[in-house]
Amino acid sequence: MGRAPCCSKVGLHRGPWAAREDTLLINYIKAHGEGHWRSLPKRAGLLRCGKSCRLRWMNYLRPDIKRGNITPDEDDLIIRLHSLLGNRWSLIAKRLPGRTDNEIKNYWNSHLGKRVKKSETKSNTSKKASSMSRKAKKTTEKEQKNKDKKESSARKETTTATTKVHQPKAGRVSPFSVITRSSSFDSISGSSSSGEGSKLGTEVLYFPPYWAEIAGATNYSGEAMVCDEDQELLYGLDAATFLDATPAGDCDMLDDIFEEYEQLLKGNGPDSLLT
DNA sequence: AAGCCTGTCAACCGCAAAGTG
DNA sequence: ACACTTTGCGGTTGACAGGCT
Repeated sequence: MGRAPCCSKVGLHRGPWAAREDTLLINYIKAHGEGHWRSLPKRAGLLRCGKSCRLRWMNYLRPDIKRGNITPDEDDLIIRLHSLLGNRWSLIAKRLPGRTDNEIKNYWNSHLGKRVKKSETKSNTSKKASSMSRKAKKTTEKEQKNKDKKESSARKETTTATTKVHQPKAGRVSPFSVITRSSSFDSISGSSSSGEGSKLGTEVLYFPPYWAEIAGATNYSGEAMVCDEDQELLYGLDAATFLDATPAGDCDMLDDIFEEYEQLLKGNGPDSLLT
């Protein structure tokens, strides 16, 4: 069972959030804004650790969260971005408005990962697999799972910087790229808990104003940031930063961005991102 | 019908970067 | 420059629902 708690959590609630806790958290953030997660639970009257509050807010309570029903477009984009970025879920999530890294990660692990793996191995093992009984298949899958686990932990120990782009690594992205989605509740209505904890009654899609600002080729301080003449600037950025710096939203635009980015990754010469 | 197995997903964890004094 | 705190990240766990034997 689980690991030891990271901090003293004696007397604190754990596990699924109750509707009342959600309400307390929402009301507090509505009144005081995000941040100061460590002290937030105490001030909000919650018996939770700050980390837990932050996670709950970021992944489920935020007003701009879009949950469930991942569209084929999003599906496709996730696969493509994953092929470029690896398990950098937060970066992938930033390309999908309203989606969270946790949701994408779960979706990948339960749907896409398998699908991708399947299609990769289909050509190699289709004959073998088709002749297997269901039971045998299950056993094999289980063994494969264990094998994967072992391999991944072994990889953990031995991996170095050989694969730069695909190497998953927990860490923040560059400051200029940070897009906080907290914004405000000002333009929201009806974003209240529907009495069933995580399931908010209405699906609220909220695009903060700064997205439009970014889409208009400006950065946070309003300075011109990305334009044709400034490609040099983009080419100097690393892969993650490039994606981070470009707006999410429109599908065609995303495709363009993706292709451009792909070219960057494949590119040769001093500017190549893989060198 | 009952028990087992598997898939899904919310929540937890430790780690590391960024921020602060 | 350093130590400490805060925040954000990806990996992992465990409860639960539903399907299968």
